[in-house]
Amino acid sequence: MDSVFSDTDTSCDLFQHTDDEDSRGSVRGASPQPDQQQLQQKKRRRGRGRSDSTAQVVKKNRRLKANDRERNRMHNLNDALDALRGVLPAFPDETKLTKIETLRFAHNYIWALSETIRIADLQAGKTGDPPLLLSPSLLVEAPSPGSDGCSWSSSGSSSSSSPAYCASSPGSPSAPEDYSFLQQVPVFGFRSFAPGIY
DNA sequence: TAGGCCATCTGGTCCT
DNA sequence: AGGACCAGATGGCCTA
Repeated sequence: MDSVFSDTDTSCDLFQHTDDEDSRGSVRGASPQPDQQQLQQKKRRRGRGRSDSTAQVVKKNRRLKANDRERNRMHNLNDALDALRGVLPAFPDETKLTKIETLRFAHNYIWALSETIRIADLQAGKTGDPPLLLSPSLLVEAPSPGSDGCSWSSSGSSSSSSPAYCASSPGSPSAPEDYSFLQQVPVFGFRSFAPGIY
């Protein structure tokens, strides 16, 4: 479960990439780099005899290696972002969340889950039931705050600074059909409330 | 066409 | 010394 994010540390093996990463990096067109490199190499070869000193070659090789590492690092970051998108509620008709939207929506979503637990905690305290503890397992066990699955907002809450939107009874993030409540929010569309938290 | 998003390159800085 | 991380720059693609 949480292993999705526990392994997203830098240089982890979970999202290891091979050296032929370039073929994948140019999803959006991009990457005129190989051609430029070839042109530069041609220029150097054509230029006066031994223009490249050994130090320059070493320096260039270091740069190329650093570029490769940086590329892989960013790919790892994007993979982690994709993993995050994977556990967030998604709807078929929605286009892929941008990076910033993903982060902001995740922030909101975590906040919403926390609120759900907190409210469930309060209700349990009123009824005399044993209080629920804030633990990851409760994300599965937390009862729906309302019968419609969308009965709360942050307006009545105390210290919350996040916007009022609904995200109750999350269940397992791996079941997108459980997130229909997000579509029931009248004002905030699924995508519209993701960027606007700051 | 402007603006948003993205991938990549690059040089600097910090850490091991 | 080499790798990781970061931020700025650049250029391509897409959409309103």
